Amino acid sequence: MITTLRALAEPHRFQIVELLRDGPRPVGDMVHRLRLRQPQVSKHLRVLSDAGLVDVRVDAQRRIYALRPAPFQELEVWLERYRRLWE
Amino acid sequence: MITTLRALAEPHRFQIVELLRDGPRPVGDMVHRLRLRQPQVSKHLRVLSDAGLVDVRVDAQRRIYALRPAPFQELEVWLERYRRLWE
DNA sequence: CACGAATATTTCTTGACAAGAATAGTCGTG
DNA sequence: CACGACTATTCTTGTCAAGAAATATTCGTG
Repeated sequence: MITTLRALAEPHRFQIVELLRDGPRPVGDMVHRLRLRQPQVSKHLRVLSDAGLVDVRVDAQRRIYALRPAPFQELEVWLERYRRLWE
Repeated sequence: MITTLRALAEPHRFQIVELLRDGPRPVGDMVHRLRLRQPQVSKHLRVLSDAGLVDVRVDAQRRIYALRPAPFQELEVWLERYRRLWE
């Protein structure tokens, strides 16, 4: 849980995750959409990958990144216990 | 959203939030439950307060902290957009 | 009104981490 | 098989945040 939160708490990584919500994307696509430099995007993707938030699929020279559902499900399960705060 | 995530991503603060899920508590209670030093707990509570995650109620020399529902609701709204990942 | 309990704030040090720049690895194509 | 496109890694540097220790603040009570 902490791992997931830490990974999401960085603004650029958050943006990457938001992008990937619309479907898998290659690195270069995110680079020019987010106007970041390629190495930073790769590094952030590494963090996201280590945290289990994304998966990679190799397609020739390109790497296609995609969100993994599991951590988001876990987040939701965790959040459910806080529902009683407003219900 | 980032503010909320950043606040939650620190392990001790996460523990504090988990404690407060069961209801409001004074600082001293958390200090000895979490086996932390009082100043750190106060500082973490400050961060949580600045992030809008908790509210304080003054009771004589004691300060009673409680979770605010809003940020958790926002988290849930945000998370809902990711449901399609596994449905 | 001095004292003690409860909590907050300040200062300092240290470690983690993100950005930048340079470089290295990988793969398809001519 | 050399080249270019695409991506990853390394190294360095600056910044920020967490912990420790000391101190300040607030409030009820004798």
